Amino acid sequence: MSRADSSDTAKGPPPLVTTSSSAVTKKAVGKRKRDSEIRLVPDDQRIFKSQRFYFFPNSDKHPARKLRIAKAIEFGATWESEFNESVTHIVADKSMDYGLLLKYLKKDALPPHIALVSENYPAECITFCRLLDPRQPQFKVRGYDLSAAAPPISSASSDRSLKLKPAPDSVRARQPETPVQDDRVPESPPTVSTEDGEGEEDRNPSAPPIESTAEFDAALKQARDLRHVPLDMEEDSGSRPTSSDGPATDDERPPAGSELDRRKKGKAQNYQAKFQCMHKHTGSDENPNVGTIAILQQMAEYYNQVGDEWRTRAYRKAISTLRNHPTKVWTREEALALPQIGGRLASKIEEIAYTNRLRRLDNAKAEPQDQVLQTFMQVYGAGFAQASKWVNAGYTTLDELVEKAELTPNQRIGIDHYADFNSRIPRAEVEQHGNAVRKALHKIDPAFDVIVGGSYRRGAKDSGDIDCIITRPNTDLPHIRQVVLDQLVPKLFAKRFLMAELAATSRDDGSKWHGASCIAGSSSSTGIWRRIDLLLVPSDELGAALIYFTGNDIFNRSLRLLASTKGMRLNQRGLYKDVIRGKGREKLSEGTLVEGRDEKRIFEVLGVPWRPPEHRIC
DNA sequence: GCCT
DNA sequence: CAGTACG
DNA sequence: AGGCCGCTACTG
Repeated sequence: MSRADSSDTAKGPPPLVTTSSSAVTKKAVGKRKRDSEIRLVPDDQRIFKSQRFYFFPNSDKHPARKLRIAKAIEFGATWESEFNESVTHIVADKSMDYGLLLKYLKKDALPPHIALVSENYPAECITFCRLLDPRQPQFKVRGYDLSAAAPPISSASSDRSLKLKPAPDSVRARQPETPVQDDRVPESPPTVSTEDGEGEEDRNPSAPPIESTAEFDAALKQARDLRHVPLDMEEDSGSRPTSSDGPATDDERPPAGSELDRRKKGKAQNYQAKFQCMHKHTGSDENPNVGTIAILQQMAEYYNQVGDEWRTRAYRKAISTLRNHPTKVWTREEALALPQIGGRLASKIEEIAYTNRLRRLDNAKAEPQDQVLQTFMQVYGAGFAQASKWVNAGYTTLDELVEKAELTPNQRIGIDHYADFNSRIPRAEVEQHGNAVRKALHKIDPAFDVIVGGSYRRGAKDSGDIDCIITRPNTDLPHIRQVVLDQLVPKLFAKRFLMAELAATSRDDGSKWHGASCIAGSSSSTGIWRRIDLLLVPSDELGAALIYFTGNDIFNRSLRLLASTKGMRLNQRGLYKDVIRGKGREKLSEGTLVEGRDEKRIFEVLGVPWRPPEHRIC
């Protein structure tokens, strides 16, 4: 937590931005509870340096706008408290239009050197780490005709408007490398503008949303009010009935009705919506939050490797939520409205959205000890506890473990085939392993079935291991187990398909077998040991087993948690009802079996719309 | 971490 | 029993 | 404040 902060803040109070904005800045920032001050990013990242922003409306009362202002200042902008000729950019709320701005400024036209941009401009610039061309269509403000406003501006002189009002020369001279070259960005930023719901209004200027009327009226009222009030007073007038921001709040929300929809729906449905198993996986379409998700994923991995399973889970759930959210989440408030995202994660999401990185993560990654722990934890048979012991014992490499540490047989195999077990298995090879098992089994008894589950059944292009469900019509577990243990496994070992046994079911009890398998031959995968799991399933438990072995894990847990809230329980053997639970959800009675055989029926009874395996990715 |  | 692994 | 999946299954 020392790096990024130190450059600017270590030796004193946060730097003041400018005389004109410092007062309001401090005031604005003072209201924030948690992140209590604006901290400038390191000098070389201040893409807005020497730029002077005027917002419309120019108050930070609205949370989302306040955030935009704060972020702009963090990245070097000066916030002009009142409009003047030195302003380089006017950042207008998306509910505003050019006509309203002119009316408020009491002007007939905007000076050509001033760039009028929509509210998403600062964030986009920050995302791309440079000043973007204000004339890009996604920054267009309603009613502002670019061709008319900046008439014969051709590429050569296009960016001059930004230079017209540079900050003091001294500042500019010190940063010749500042990337103000708009021409380098001919193509608009890839995905954001089209996927960002906020851009919708620009595409439908003829049909402005109904809600904008409220904001429009509010802005007019605010404009009238401000005409008689010194601008600096605005922020102080907390006593003033803030009619403008109250009802207008909803307007600034992304247009998507997700939250609104949830509000309208019945209470029960709203409640169920919190379970990830209720939402189908929309991952096939590119998600606007991919960047945020990537960072959060790394955070989840970090917490996983430091043994914080609950934070890890929280991050994973939040990721799942973001993955299914149709629009890019920019602000804390926006994120907070989503399920499984609370205040802390919402703040992080905001930081990531605006900066594409998370300081917290940069720090965490730097710890070299974690790298070793991470390595050790990927050894089959070693978890957090064992890996921590090894780290504390001073071991730093796998070779060292083999030499000096006491290893269980499984851990030894895990180390010897560390690379094998941690490499992905192409879908075609998963199929080969499944076929090998099926072929051998059919030779024993053609009535047996082998179903490859896991990520393969979910349609994955590659998998981490091979999951085989072994079952047989009208057959109980003991018989299946006997055939597998007495005939199948020995046979597959003899064929040198199975190479190791990592966890075997006992002869008179149990249902799963873990080991390693290997395809002989001349393919590229020859000699690579793969983790293979066999699940022995009696025919009347096949449905529940399919759910279990298909996953994914988050989906399963969500489903099981949902069952428990409905007085039922779900495990790999079946769905049970009338379960009596004590304190917490402690189970006091078995309940009665509802369904175990039919996968779809289990979904039905739980009230979850059927989802094929490929849609069970949470 | 989030939620009740 | 704790630890690990499985989805 | 306390739960967060499974009275999962297997190992040592």
